[in-house]
Amino acid sequence: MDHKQIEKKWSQKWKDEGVYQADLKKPKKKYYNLMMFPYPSAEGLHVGNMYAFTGADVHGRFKAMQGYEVFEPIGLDGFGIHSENYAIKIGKHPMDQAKVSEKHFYEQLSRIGNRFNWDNRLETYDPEYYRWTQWLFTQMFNHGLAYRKKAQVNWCPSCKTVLADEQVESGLCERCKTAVEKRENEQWFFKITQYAQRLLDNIEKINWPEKIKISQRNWIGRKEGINITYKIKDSKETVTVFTTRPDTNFGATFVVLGVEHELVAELLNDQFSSTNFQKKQIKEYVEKTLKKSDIDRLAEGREKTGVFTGLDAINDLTKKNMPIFVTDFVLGNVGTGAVVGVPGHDKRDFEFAKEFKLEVIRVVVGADGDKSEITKLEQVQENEGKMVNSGFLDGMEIHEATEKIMDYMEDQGTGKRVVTYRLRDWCISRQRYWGPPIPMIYCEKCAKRFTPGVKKSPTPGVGMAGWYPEENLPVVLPYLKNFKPTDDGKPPLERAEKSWLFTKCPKCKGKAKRETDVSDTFLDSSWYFLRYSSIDKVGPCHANKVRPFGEDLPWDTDITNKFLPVDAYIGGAEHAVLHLLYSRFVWMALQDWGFLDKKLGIEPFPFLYGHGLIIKDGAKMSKSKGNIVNPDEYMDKYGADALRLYLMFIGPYDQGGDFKDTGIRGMSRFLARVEKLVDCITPGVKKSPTPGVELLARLRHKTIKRVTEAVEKFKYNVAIAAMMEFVNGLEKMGTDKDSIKALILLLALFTPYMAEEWWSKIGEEFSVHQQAWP
RNA sequence: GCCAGGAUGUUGAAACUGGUAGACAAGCACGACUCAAAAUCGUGUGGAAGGAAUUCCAUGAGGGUUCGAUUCCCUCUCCUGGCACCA
Repeated sequence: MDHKQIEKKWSQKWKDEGVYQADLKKPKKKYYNLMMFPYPSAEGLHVGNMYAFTGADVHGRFKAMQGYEVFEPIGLDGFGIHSENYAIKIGKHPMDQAKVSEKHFYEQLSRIGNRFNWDNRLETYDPEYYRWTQWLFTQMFNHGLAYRKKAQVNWCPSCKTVLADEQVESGLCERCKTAVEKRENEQWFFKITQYAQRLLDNIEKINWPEKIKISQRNWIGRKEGINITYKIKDSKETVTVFTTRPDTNFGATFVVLGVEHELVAELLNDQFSSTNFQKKQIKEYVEKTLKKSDIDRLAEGREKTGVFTGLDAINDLTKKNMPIFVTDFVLGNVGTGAVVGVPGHDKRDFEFAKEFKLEVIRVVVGADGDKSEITKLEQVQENEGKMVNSGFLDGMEIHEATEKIMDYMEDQGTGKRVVTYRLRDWCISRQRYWGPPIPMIYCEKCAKRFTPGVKKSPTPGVGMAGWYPEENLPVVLPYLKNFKPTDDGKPPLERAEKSWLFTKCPKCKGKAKRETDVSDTFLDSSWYFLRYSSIDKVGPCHANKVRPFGEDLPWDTDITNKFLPVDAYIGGAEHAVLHLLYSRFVWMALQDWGFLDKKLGIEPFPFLYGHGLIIKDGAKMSKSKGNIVNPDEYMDKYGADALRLYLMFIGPYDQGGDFKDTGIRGMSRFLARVEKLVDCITPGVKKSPTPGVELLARLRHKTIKRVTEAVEKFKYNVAIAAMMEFVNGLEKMGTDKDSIKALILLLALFTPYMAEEWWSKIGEEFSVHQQAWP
């Protein structure tokens, strides 16, 4: 039999007998072995996906042989821009294309030989799944974590969609590399910032790669500092700035506002006595800046521009006037949107001061001992040092001075210690077609009746004027003939049939309109691991109620309490700040609402393993580069086992590597040699020579030990090398049945098909998947 | 600019808490089998010198600790990834 027949025979048998189907009701020792599900376009899996899944499966098989009830589900993250764009490209409707893709993907996935729990698969575009994604949205709303606001958002003119901050890479769309523009739009947001501190604190308590933990810490970006409020000269108004370096405040000589700052709007509204000329200048500058995309700003480099407002802030420490400017280098959504300029000790401030001929005062002397006036950029001193020209702070180290001045400012009432985060709220809205409709209904009548302050809601956001969650889920995504996005950025669902677009208001029963945005794909994937173990075990849902614990949830509480959290989550490190942060947030929220038992632990993925990336010719595999390697042809030629073995042999699993197909023949050769050894002891076949039994046993035990240690550390390449040495030894010394049995069991992690075949060949009755680790 | 990770033969790589560097493969060369080729099997394979045993030099560069360093410490170079006008 050739490998194709063998693969067919065993995968059929595994499926028919459900041998890998975990007992979810009464697990002995459970092990939830999860791999990040693929985000497919119709081109199918590439070798990189196969690498990821194989490595994760080796881990699962190892745990299973150690006696765990391993649950290893798979599904498709099929909603989203990726699939939609592909459908547009090939001129098909995403809903039709999804069925084609699904079939192809599952075929490929079943070929690679993983011990998947096929009965528990899910697809995010299945209404049975996304009804619960929508439910999650309504719960966010009901608990005050979803809100809508007009916001400046990142707009990709090529994908014609809004992007989350996380999806913008230095001003470019992460998907198509087009320069991202800014647009004002009404958007739905989730208050992930409310969880910033917990998301940060819990990082210390999880077993994740240091690299990913650091990314998350940086992304959350906690900063301790102080908000300083300055009086504005000849006015009752004040301006508040955020700074982490109040120690240098004796050297503060100006204040800069971002263009979004409220003071700027007030200036233009004649609330100050600025001249008309100034107002005109400010207006022009603000308009010009708002039009600029991030990439324009980056292209301009550090060139500082701005406009004087005609106002002065008063530095309480020095009693000096600090002119207030509007500038584009201050970001509206960082800190208070206003910054105090200390040109001697901040490079940007120095550049700005030079441009506008503002005073530069040295207040810190650093390690180089330079006490002279600061006239060059290189002299700007941003590091450790001792205070000078700073009144009561003189002579102190900067850290001591920071504490002292903060105490002082709080005493004086001019400052207040604050903690800020870089993390922003999660923008959920997408003006696209291929996603779950956001299950909200807007009633104009109710909105008009709503008087702010009268109907006080327990949590902010709840009771937003006129908005109600849909009561009966799912809100099924209608089949739109023309689903394509347009340049005006209007959601495609605006073009849906009136019967879909308009519905009854849940409150006043009047005519109301549906939300036409769909949700971000990352919402689909933020909770899927909770769904797998409960597929087909839960009933319909109604969204507009906060349900008592355990009733009508997206999951079966019993099973979930037994199988969650995820014991090993295996995936690519590229999801370090997107998916992996959102999932943690959703888990925490669900626990806070009482939907998830506290005993499941504070994190969904206590252990995360980040595998490496398979590249081709030094570059990431991508359609645009045309360097996709399709695993099918290799599986056809050498068999799934040989490919699995080869991929795992390239290097340590966390390292990835460059795919070259020369090495794969070596794996075929190796498998053929094992086959020969197996034949030596197959009943009825020629007798093997009699080897030194003791010597063999020693070699065997050494090999088992080496393989075990290597597999535990995910060093699959070393494990395979050890098995190869073992085979070399057996060929030289001759072999016995115990050694062959051990070899097959070790190999079963990597070559599940051949292992089954050999196991039956040597006359063992039970199949390999039931055997214990040797 | 900041943070993290890395650099070992022709190539992928190995080396446990400091102890024979290069396991295991790939490639290449030669040989066996064959009319021939493929496949398979055998031998060799870091560099230099030598017929050989052997000797010297080699883990990005330089320095240090040590009886002994790929491994620990310092400086530098180059790659790879993340963040970036973040106050």
